[in-house]
Amino acid sequence: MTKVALFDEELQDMAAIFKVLSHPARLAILKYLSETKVCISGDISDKIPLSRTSVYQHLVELKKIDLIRGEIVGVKTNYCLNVEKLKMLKEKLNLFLADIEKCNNNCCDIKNC
Amino acid sequence: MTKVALFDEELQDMAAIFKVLSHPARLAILKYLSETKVCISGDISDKIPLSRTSVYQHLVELKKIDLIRGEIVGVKTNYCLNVEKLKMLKEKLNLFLADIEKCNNNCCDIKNC
DNA sequence: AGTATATGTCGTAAAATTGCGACATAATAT
DNA sequence: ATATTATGTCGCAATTTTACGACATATACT
Repeated sequence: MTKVALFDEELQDMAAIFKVLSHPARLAILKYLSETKVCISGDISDKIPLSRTSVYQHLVELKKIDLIRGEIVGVKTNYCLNVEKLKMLKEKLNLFLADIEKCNNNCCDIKNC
Repeated sequence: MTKVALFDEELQDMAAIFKVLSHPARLAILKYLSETKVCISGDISDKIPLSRTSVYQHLVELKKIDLIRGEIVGVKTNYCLNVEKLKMLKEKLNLFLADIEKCNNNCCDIKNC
């Protein structure tokens, strides 16, 4: 039923990135990983108001676009940010939004149009 | 069932912005509005592979966060970007992501961690 | 070997999003 | 006044997302 596939790949691509970032739990995970000095394993679940399973699913979403990585160490898994990827995404979003910003509309009486 | 409300307001806020940007139709609308010299009304529907009603719903989403505005002129409505708002959002996203970028993790053997 | 702990996988219910047709409204044209 | 055109509103079906419990697996510990 979704018609997402009918749009330009660029738009699909950008939208997919925004989508991963569109849930507070995933943002909370990113923030937590950026704040802990060490790449803490799944006790992320303790820091977030969701069950372990739910947190795990969000981790999977973040891993899908390589925003985080997990290194298995014994029984535990150390998750950590892929800062390089994060920077790349930020740049990508910036370029995209900057491009839209170059608006030369002029018909509305709205101040900033 | 959603537990979104349990997260920090800042995170909810950021996630909500990302969510609006997480559908290619909405990005296509923004792009189209930025490209047309004039703020074209609802014939946006012709430029997008969705029914008029569906496009309208996406317009509503964009209006909710004041990213676009509609000026009624007779029977028509001229939609246009709120460039000022777009710039503000971009800045906001940037600050948020930049903050996360300041990662000082050091446990993983992953290069960019 | 047997147990405990940490992850990962699956199925499923609840909720939200997407997409659209049918109808309502409101301004213009004849 | 009536017809036309452009928007806006509602309700509904299909799909996707969210959230979690139950079970599987795999490593360490005694």
